[in-house]
Amino acid sequence: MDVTIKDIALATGFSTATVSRVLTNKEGYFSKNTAHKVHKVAKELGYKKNMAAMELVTRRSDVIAVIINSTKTNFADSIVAGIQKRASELGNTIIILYTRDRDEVVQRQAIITALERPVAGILLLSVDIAPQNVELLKSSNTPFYFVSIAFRDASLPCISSDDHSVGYMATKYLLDRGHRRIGLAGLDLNNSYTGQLRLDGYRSAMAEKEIVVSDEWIHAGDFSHESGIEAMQAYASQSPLPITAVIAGSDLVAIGLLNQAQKLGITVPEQLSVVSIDGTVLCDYVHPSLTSVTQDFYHMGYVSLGRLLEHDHEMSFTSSRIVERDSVAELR
Amino acid sequence: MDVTIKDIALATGFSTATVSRVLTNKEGYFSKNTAHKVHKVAKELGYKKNMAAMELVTRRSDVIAVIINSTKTNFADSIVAGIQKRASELGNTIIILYTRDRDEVVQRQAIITALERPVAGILLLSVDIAPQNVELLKSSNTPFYFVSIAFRDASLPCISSDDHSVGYMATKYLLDRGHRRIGLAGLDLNNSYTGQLRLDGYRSAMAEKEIVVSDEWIHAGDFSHESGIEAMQAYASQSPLPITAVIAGSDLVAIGLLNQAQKLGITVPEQLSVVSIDGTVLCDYVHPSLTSVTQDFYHMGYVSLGRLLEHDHEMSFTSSRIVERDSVAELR
DNA sequence: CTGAAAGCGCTTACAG
DNA sequence: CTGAAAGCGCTTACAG
Repeated sequence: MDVTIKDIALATGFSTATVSRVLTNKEGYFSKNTAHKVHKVAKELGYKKNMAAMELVTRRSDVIAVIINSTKTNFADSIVAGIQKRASELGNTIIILYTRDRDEVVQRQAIITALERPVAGILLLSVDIAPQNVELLKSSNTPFYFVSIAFRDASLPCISSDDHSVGYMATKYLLDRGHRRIGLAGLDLNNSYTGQLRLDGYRSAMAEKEIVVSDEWIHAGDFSHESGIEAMQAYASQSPLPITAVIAGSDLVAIGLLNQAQKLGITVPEQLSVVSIDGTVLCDYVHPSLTSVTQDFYHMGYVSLGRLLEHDHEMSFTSSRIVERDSVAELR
Repeated sequence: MDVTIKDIALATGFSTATVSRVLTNKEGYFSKNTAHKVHKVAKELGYKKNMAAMELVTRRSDVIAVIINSTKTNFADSIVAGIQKRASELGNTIIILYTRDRDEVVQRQAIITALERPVAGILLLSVDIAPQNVELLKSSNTPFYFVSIAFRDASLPCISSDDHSVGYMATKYLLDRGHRRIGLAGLDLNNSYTGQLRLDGYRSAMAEKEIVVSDEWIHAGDFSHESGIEAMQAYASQSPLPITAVIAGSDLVAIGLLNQAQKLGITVPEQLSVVSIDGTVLCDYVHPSLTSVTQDFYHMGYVSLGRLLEHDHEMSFTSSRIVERDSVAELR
């Protein structure tokens, strides 16, 4: 029922070859006049290209597969928005697939689904990939690129924030404002390289001031709101508080800290300063608004697509910066 | 380079026809033994189906195109998560395309991109579609279904909350707690049928109590945080406040109201009660937490995919309910 | 600048 | 239960 190039060929008197050349804009292979006629008839007939046929013969497409780790984060949107923006500029279509951390089978399934079509490339958002699946990816000859995650294995191309620097910046910011007993809450320290790097950054900054970090200052978690609540409960179990400031592993953690502090009658920033990591729009929505190390997620997504398509195998960082809001007090 | 069914045919000694039948599981067309051999070799060779070829010949696929209105909302995620969940149960892959409200050209572009492949169906999230594009959709013979939006034109299949009821419920809830001067803030009343319906629901509930609604109680907007701020500024320009309670057109509006009230020294809920519409996770994150008419976005997404695939052309509603939190005071 | 023809990898009546 | 063959809609060397 659908209109094909054969119909256009028939209607114009040209061969399908010529019609195809015009429609794919193979410069130099047709006259202006031919092109004009073909386009006119194509429009009249309501022609739509059959992508399946095109992908079959060219073995390539403009489809980008984006595999997203569906573990609760609130910044994946921004990254996807950035990817989407770049994709629309470049004429790419996006397929989205979801997977879960540490679930090798679901990960593999998502990758295979992506590879079943001739995708132009695969972007993996915050996907902490299993080693076997790295092999699958590498053997596919399809370009891939990790976004918002970094790996010890430097052969994996990725773009993320410099998480060591993120941890360092947050800590330094608080040190500069007179804080010495600084907590760190809600980071995943078991499974997450990101968490490790931020912790290292924190330790570096503390070491520069020759501060001995007490174990009770650090409460690991999983970057969730819940982790923030738990950490605050733990801190508040001592009176007075063991810390004067705390760095939250994510905005959600920061909000958990805030809500629990509120519940316990601890005032922020008067009794406890909070610096959040991420800096999503949530920081402006809560009270007090959260001073944060803000990551540039949108840009991360925007840039990643270009890198992927240029077969750039470098590992690279997007910048992050302190955005001052109302959750930090200066200690005199 | 990729393994094809021809390779499997060669390796097993069967024809490509038989291999194809096994791989597509055409029951009754092959013996158990044949199936076993084929599957074994397919696995050994690392065979991946070429979807482009399959889509070309069958003229169908398991791809669902989801077209999302990228206007700032914070609930599209939940809907997509629901769709995604159902899609993974049903074996569908999702393509995501973005468009904008009232931009007929971008809308059309997204629809055409979807129709360039033999998609199983098209889901349109909060897309207020232009009439010409409705024609395009209808003439495509591809099933489509609108999600989280309803239309005056009852011929458009859709699933959403019952927005008249949403407006009514929110108002009734406040009336039951003794409020009479009730504001309505941040709804889009010019372009949005949803906004109109909620306003009608509000008016119905007020009329039941024979309350004459004052114009100054209603501040239209565009469902954004900014709209909430503006509305609160307008209310606070009178002293005392003209209202004792306000219904926010969305969670973002509610948060805008909250933040601006805080800034102006108006306490919630003591001086002003707030009921939010949407009930996303944000309601728990802010202080005071927001009592809301909570929509079931996840379920909306989950259900929509089934409806789409069953060619259900009914217009239907998902339920919404009041979730009580801390932003409403009872008036004695 | 244009056309005839082969072929991409698969599915499916048709025949046995 | 299986195979030979046609065909899905397009692109692209090859030849002119």
